Amino acid sequence: MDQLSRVFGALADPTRRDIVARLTRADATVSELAAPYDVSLQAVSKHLKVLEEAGLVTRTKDAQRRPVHLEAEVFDLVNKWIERYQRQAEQRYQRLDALLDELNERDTRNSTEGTAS
Amino acid sequence: MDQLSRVFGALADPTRRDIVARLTRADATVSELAAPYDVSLQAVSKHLKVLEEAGLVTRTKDAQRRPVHLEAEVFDLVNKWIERYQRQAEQRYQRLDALLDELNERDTRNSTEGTAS
DNA sequence: CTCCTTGTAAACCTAGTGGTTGAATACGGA
DNA sequence: TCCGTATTCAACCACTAGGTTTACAAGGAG
Repeated sequence: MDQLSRVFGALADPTRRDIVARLTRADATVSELAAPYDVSLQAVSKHLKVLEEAGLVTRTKDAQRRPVHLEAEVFDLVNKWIERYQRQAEQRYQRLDALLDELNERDTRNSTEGTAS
Repeated sequence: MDQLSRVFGALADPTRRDIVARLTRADATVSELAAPYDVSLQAVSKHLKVLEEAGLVTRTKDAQRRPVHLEAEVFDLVNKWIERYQRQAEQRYQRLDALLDELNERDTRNSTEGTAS
């Protein structure tokens, strides 16, 4: 599995997106992160593993604590992917617009010629 | 399930990402889309259903054909989500940098005082 | 040293996903 | 009308995902 799939997959879960959102404000330990949710600590630990495998967070050591830190650069990967295809789609519309304009103009010329002759 | 989850989930699959990529170039029918892949037509039809439920594509009717069209605006949803937290993370770093600068300056002043006295 | 806190690992369950095949539907062309 | 093409629906299967519980490891505090 490639990283992009892992990143998209990680962000497909609302709990994980919320964790990411909270980590933008400050690093946090596993129990701190788990507190607001109605699931076990273990479940949150698993979510963090998924985020870690996607490269979205890193876990360091501080005695028994495992402070979790967001690696925001990974967002660039997603941005790059989306931007690329968004740009292509836009260009496609521009080409279509140009084509329609051209046809329109040709049409106008034809009807003008029609009325003129 | 919210749309953002569906969009991220849809893009978590490489085949679906590839379909999206190809649709940025031109609309296509189900069989056209299925051709390059080593899976059944039915499997691709399912992928398209997932993309449709995420709002990433629409399927219209042309006799027996079902031309698939990309709805690129949905990308904005993802962009917005990412941008928001990316910006927050950056601001956090800037605050951290400011704090470090301040500490550094105070330190420098202290050692200057130390050597001066 | 023992206990409490923090976190991971392992085993398990259920529901969902991505794939298959076979049948059903819808439509244009001979 | 009957046939072929394009596509979806339905049933099934193997595997994954997110959750649980129980057990374990690691490190400070008493």
